[in-house]
Amino acid sequence: MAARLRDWHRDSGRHDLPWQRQGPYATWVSEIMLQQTQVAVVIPYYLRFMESFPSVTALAEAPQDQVLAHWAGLGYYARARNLHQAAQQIVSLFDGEIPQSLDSLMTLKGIGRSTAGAIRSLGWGLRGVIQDGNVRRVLARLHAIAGDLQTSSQQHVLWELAEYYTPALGEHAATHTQAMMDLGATVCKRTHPRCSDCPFHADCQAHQQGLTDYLPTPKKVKKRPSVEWFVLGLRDINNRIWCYPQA
DNA sequence: TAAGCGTGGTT
DNA sequence: TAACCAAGCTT
Repeated sequence: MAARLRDWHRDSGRHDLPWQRQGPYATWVSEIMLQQTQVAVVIPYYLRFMESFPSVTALAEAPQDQVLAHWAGLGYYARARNLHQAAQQIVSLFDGEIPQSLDSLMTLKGIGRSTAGAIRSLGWGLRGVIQDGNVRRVLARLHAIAGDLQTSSQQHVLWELAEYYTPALGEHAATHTQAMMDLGATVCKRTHPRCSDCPFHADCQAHQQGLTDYLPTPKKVKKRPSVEWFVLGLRDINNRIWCYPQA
């Protein structure tokens, strides 16, 4: 599976985003900005930020209001405060070098399991596992998993699947991580997925069962006065059946 | 465990 | 056009 994904990525992946192949600092800054924020929105903010704060040290030494000024309009401003604090953590506790271990990365403000995995793989070229919206959607469809993907039981399974599909070789780390996100962003899209272009369409449970339009299931079902409920027999990881409203 | 965080894009 | 969502994390 991983080898097929790499072949797809070589020909059809995104290779020209400004934070790619620029080292762990660029990966870190971009990953924080990209949390719950779309790529096209981030790009101009990212370019201005890196121009003003080109290194961990430069960021750590900058006054906080200057850092926040670069974030104005991006939203989730705690990300900027945490990013600034984490840069100071790196200077004081890690000799100014972004750490490589998952545990060390996760001690830094604003870095959780997924961002730590992204920094390991995309930034350092080490094996790292991520779990963003793209990966969740790809895995939920591949294994036909219905229900709220954020609950702990579903998260547990999704992380195990993400671990399973991630190759052991660090040599392929960055490519695999980028490829999973690119597949979700450009092929396995929430609406109108391009299944015929997907390297996994023959293995995908959702595609095989004609469920791509119903997976992943929406967080909340839109409230409408009268809904004809149509049971599709979608099941979550606990084998609970989920229904979907038909218009 | 669930709520809160922000703005902008898409359906 | 209101709902839903976007490279999640913290408390």
